[in-house]
Amino acid sequence: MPLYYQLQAKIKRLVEEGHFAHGDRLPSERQIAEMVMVNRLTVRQALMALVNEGVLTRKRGLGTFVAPPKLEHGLTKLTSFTEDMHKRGLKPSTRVLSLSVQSVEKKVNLLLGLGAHEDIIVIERLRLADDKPMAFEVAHLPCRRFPGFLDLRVDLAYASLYDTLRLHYGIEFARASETLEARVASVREAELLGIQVGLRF
Amino acid sequence: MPLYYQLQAKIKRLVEEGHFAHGDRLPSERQIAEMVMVNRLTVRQALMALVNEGVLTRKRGLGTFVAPPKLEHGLTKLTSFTEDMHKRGLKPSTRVLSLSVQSVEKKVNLLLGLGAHEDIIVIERLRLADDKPMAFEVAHLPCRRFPGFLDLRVDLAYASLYDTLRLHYGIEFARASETLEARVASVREAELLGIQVGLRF
DNA sequence: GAGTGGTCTAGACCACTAC
DNA sequence: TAGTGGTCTAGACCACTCG
Repeated sequence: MPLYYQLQAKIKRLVEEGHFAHGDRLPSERQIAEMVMVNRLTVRQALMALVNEGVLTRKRGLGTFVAPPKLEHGLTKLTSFTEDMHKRGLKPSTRVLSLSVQSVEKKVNLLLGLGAHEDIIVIERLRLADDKPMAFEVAHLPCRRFPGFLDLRVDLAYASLYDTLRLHYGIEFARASETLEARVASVREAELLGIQVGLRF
Repeated sequence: MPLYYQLQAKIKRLVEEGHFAHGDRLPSERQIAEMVMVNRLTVRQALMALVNEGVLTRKRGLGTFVAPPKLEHGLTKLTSFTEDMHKRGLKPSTRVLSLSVQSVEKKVNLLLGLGAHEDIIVIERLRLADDKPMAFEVAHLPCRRFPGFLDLRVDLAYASLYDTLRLHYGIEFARASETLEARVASVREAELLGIQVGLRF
């Protein structure tokens, strides 16, 4: 087993076990080389591999740092975006793009088990982590179930939607059905998320 | 501009301009180093970067080779899988998994503009490039439109489906509507294509 | 056995960042 | 000015593939 690979695995384990917090600076290449009694290039090879893996980042003149943990969604627990990001050590924020009442939109109404002609509240929010756009959310609420929702004048940029529903309407979430959809980004979505429109091959 | 980067760009250009065919062997690291009058490690750095880009591949004891061109689908022209692969210098082959007549399958019938109770020929084929599974195709043909299709006993592992329809039924393809779908692989599809079932995070 | 890529060493200079 | 990562050199031994 190559030296650089052993070193790579060792450092990775240290990071994953939490010996370094996200953003922490590692010892310099030269220091590590001296500590482990190997050549600097060998250390470098290990560090480079971890940079490629996304475990570390490095900046010339500054040092090598533990990268923020990758974004993963467990698909098992029902957590709010805000909780999620906090757990990852990222600063979550929200931009409310629109908050409106719309009349019948058939498909959504069917999904919510409503009649054909009911009104719904549509909330469009852009979710950010450390000010980088992460997700574009659209929430649909039946007006009938949440009377006076708009009059509450809750600022959904700061208040949790889950919390608001619980506080004002006594809603407790027991189950949730999450839907994942992989599709091509529309122009608007791409602009919001800062990604590329369409298919990448 | 770093030496290794200049070298990397130079080699990449040579490959892209067709000075090397796909599969060709490049000069060895030591040879290149001598030719360009730089250290072997510098050459190595350039080659490694190109391997990461997918331009080259390398095998210990053998040498460095031009990688097969990346698979891209233009989404513009109507070409058969066989033509596609030939153009890429890959050896296309086909394995016919099943060839059957099935009765009403509603959704497909609707797509083909058929009545509710018509029979269809279902052809399932696994497409390979250089013996590596590339695609899983299911073709549906209305029996009414192609009478005696099964009696033709055409071996679709070797004959083009497009050609067969043209030859025996005088069909000329003018337009096609291609549907791309991104979704999670089923167990069966995953086995056929040699990929992982389900979502990867 | 000859040639290939894979690993490793000991040393050097550079560009960049902080203090 | 001191320390960092980024680049480069000249050499060495290894594991692997081929004829």
